[in-house]
Amino acid sequence: MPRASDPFAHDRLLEAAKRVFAERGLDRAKVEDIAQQAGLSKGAFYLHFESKDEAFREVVQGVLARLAQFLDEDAANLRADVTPSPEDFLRKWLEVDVRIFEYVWENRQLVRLTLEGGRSADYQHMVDHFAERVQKHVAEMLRIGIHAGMYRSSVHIDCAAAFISGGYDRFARQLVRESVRPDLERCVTDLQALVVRGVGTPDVIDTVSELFPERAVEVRAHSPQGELVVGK
Amino acid sequence: MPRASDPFAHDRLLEAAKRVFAERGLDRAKVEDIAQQAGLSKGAFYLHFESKDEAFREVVQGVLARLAQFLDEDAANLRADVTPSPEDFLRKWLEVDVRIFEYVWENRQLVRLTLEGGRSADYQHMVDHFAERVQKHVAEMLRIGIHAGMYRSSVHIDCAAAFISGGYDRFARQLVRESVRPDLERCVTDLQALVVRGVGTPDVIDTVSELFPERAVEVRAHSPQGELVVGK
Amino acid sequence: MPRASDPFAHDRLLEAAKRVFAERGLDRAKVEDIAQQAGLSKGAFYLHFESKDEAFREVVQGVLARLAQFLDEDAANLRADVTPSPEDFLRKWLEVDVRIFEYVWENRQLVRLTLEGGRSADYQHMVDHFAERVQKHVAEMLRIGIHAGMYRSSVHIDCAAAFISGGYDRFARQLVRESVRPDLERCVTDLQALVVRGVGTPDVIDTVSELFPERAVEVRAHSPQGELVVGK
Amino acid sequence: MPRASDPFAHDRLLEAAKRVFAERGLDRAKVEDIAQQAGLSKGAFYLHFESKDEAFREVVQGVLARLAQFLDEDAANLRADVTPSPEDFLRKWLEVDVRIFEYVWENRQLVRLTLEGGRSADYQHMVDHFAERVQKHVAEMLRIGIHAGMYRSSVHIDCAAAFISGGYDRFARQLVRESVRPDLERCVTDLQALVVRGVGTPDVIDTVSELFPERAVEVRAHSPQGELVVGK
DNA sequence: CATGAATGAGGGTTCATTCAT
DNA sequence: TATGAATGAACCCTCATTCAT
Repeated sequence: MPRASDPFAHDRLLEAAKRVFAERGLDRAKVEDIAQQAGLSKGAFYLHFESKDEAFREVVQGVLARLAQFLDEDAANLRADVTPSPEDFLRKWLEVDVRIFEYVWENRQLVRLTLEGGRSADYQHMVDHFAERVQKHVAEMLRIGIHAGMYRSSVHIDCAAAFISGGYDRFARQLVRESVRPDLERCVTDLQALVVRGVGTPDVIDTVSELFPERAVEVRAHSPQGELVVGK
Repeated sequence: MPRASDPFAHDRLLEAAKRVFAERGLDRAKVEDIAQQAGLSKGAFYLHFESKDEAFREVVQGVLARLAQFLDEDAANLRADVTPSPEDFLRKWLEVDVRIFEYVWENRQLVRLTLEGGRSADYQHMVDHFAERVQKHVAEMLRIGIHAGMYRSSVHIDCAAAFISGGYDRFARQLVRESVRPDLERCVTDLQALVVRGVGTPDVIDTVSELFPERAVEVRAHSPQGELVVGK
Repeated sequence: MPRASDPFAHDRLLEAAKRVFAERGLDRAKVEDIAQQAGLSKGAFYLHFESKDEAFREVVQGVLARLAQFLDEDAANLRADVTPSPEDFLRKWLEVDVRIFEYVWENRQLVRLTLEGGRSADYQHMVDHFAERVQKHVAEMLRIGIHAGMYRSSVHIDCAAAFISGGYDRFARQLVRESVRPDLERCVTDLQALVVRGVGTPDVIDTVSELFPERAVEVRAHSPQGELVVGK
Repeated sequence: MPRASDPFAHDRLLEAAKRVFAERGLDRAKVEDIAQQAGLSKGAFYLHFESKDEAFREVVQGVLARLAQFLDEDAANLRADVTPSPEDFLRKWLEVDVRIFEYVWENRQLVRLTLEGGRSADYQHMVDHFAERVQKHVAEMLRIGIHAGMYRSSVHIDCAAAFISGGYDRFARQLVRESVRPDLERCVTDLQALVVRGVGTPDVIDTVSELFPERAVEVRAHSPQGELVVGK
């Protein structure tokens, strides 16, 4: 028995797909279950998606696109004010990061699915591709920082970008597995401090150290960890 | 064409299962492939294993059992010498850890499969259960350390155990994804230093600081990372 | 978005159905494609046809009805002039046949579909039924010819009718597969000559042989046949 | 419940596939039905065939391969005796043809399926390919005949080959639709006579005309059957 | 013990048909 | 009338598991 046309069918299917994929992974997710959770029939699923794989891609790419959008906004911010004061620079950066990780936290099931490649064999490349994307963004950010005189010009951009993006990646991977919400602003501030102390000029570090004062001596300490990070 | 009885059939099947599961995850692994890689038939597989799931459990529990065994050996060590000198204590601990992480490195495909729950939906509990096991071990270790006067009695055992076991867990998860072997001894020493400085008495820290001298300033530096760990 | 009522919807759907059925056969034709080619929706299709099968029957029976109509006209012609001169008789016959095979040629995709039973399993009976119809018509024609003294009274009507109708059937089956239009009048004249020589009285054969004189030798020559073959 | 190993399973499946495909065409044939008719399960079908399509190809190519084999034998015959007497030449040819069309008759359901492209859209090319094969064979045969002085050297080989192979094709298409067995030897003799009279030198025609003498008068008599049959 | 053909439940996908709008 | 989203039966194919040999 057919049902009335439903303008939200696609959304409902997508939401159901998110839930089912997040819970069971690509392979164990059944189209039947997705459809049923959306209150529709299996056939209806195929009105809205080419295939189970395509729905999966849509779900995962939705996540990646949202994350990429945050990066774009960040880049736009940086470009809009080419010589920001260090304080402004850090504040904006912090805002973006908090928003990103709030999104990650709110959608942790889905982001976790994404970061784990759908718990299947075929989609790791999506994650890898996004990781590259992040690394390029970080490199760009570093270039801007150097150009603005905030970062040391001796910084090896590619190496530092790998390190920094790897650090954020790992933070995200951990976050999606948490069951209680960490203090994101503080965590992100820590990450930021790490980066700033790692690549900032002494002047800038002096200028901004009050923003994260108790971390003053920590930065260099991290290098042993850092090796592993970079290795990743 | 039956083969001659093969006393190693079980082992060969298990090794093949490890490879296939590690490569494809539980769901995408085919019994056929496992049997073939073992040079046996599907039928033979079922002579040695109840089911694919059971083989998977055996593989994963083999890993977990091996890891647990390291912990048991560690515990036995600690109990054998209830009041070791701090140096001995640290040395033994280091040895155990190096052996553990060497095992993890050597079997990283398999350990990774395990830590990722078989890339399937149904076996996360095994990993969670093992994590509890580790945490209890760490707690026990802390108790011993406090009792021996090496750790501050003000340490909140459960909290610190969560932090420490989480730290090791994360280190392992990262290690299994590396493609070049990190300097395990150094990494483990870092972790140890972190723990000792975190929970040790000032006396002990003074006594042992020469064992990881260049880390002298690092300890506090790690806390930002640490916080995240605890959040886990 | 309903469209304005379309008085030609049925026709458009039928034409689309002809195209789609002719191209893909009954089984592989999709109602969706038919509707789309008609510029209508699937729903509209079901306003005009009970089912896909029914549309198929309508298409095929349209062809068969058209062909039957030719036969009826022929019969009417024959009855209108019960004692025609042999020349008139042959001329009218030829005209009918040319019209028939021109129709067959013009609609060869459709006629081919029909003769091939829709490239499906369930509609051979339609074709068989029509073949019977043709055979009866030929028998009737033979009876008239015999009654008019043009055909030998010794002709075994049923046998000859089977033969003749079979011959035309086969000619049609070949024609619908040609890609260049053969000289239909000539082909049909050949068929006619064949029949006339087969069943005609010596007198009539003498009388009309000038209507297809060159066939006398050509039959053996193979050229008339040849054209069709070569066309293939 | 599994059954005992059956060494004839493949054959039984293939025979069942022949029956089911012949009866219902590729599209309407169900793997389930094939398996059931072979007394096996659906799964067993896939132990022996990649897919339904592949089984269909095997069936059809079996037919085409058998037919091609007849042609090869014929060619071998011709090559073995490069200057046969016309009588021998015709006799051998006749023998081959009779065997071919006996095969066609015995397997008419299957051959019909084949000639009709599986009553599906995708396999016409197989038939077309085989038709080319036949035409080349005929051309080769003509070359030998001309070389042996039996056929007029003015014969346009390609054109005649098209004609002759088309004639045989049409005869086959008709044969597979008959319900009572025609006198194959006679039919084939008719075809042969047609060809010989079409392309033979006057000498040869004189020499061999006694091999099919009664055709001389039959043409006009009831030859219409014959001619059409042959022509087809 | 070992084999591997056989089984059959399971799930992805298609598409004729329905019906609320 | 017209629409097209929705339905659900069908059917292809996979693969874990069984069992006669």
